[in-house]
Amino acid sequence: MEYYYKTDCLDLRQTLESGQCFRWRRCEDGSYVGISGRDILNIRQVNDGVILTADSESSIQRWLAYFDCGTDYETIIRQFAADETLRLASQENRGIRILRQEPFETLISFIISQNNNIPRIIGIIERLCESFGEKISDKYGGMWTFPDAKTLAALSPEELAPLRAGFRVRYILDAANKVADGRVSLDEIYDMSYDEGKAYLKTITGVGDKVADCVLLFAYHKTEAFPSDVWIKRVVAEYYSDGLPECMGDYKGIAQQYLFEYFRKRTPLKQN
DNA sequence: TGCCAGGCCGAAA
DNA sequence: TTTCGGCATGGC
Repeated sequence: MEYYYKTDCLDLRQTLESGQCFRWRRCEDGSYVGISGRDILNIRQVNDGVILTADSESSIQRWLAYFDCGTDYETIIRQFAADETLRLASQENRGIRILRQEPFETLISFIISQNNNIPRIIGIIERLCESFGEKISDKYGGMWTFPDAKTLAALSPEELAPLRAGFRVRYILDAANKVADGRVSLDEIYDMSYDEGKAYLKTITGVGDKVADCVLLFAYHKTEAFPSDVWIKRVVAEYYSDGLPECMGDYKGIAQQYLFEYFRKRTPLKQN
């Protein structure tokens, strides 16, 4: 079924190719195909919004939550005009949204991302899903679920070797084992503060400040108390100190998202 | 060939 | 507490 979502604050390229997610593919017709849990979505941009195509009404609802459609971006961006930094940020990338991704997939994905580049990150995750996930559709060249923690925890380093993830295999297995046996409950993080969630995630080998921050932002919408000296803040500072340098490349989107989320929480919505 | 990538670990100082 | 070498792999 199709669902039309009207908004001028959701740009698919800006959002899905910004580096916060790794499993979306652009089709020849310009639409995007993605999977989250067992839900498959085709989404395409239209003049004043997007059109979602999924199997069921319940799936559509889950995708709307994934795209953070419960947040009034139009109003927030309008309010950003009062702040020069925010005005610039929202002017340049007003279509960026911070997705609400599945925590385990986000955790493993950003463990894989460390000391790595985006094309290779995507390749490793693709091999992970095709090797150990479940194929739930033949469409779009095949769609595989992201393997769950128990499945990954049962694997040996040798079995994960074909992923060519290198030293990160040890980290993937530690995360999978801790989630599978309950030493880490990803559900509990929803109720934690940023600081609690960060300390909790860092009990996993291979999760440091940066990986924890990405998981907390892209799965839980939790940001740190401003300011911080982790890498992403340095990016934001550089990004906005002397205009908007082109050289920031892939960092631009993530910096934008981070700043956006931070100020969104500080800017109370006006009551009608 | 050498360097680097969306870090982190662990040992040494 | 801070610093720094090492780490798998692949693209440039």
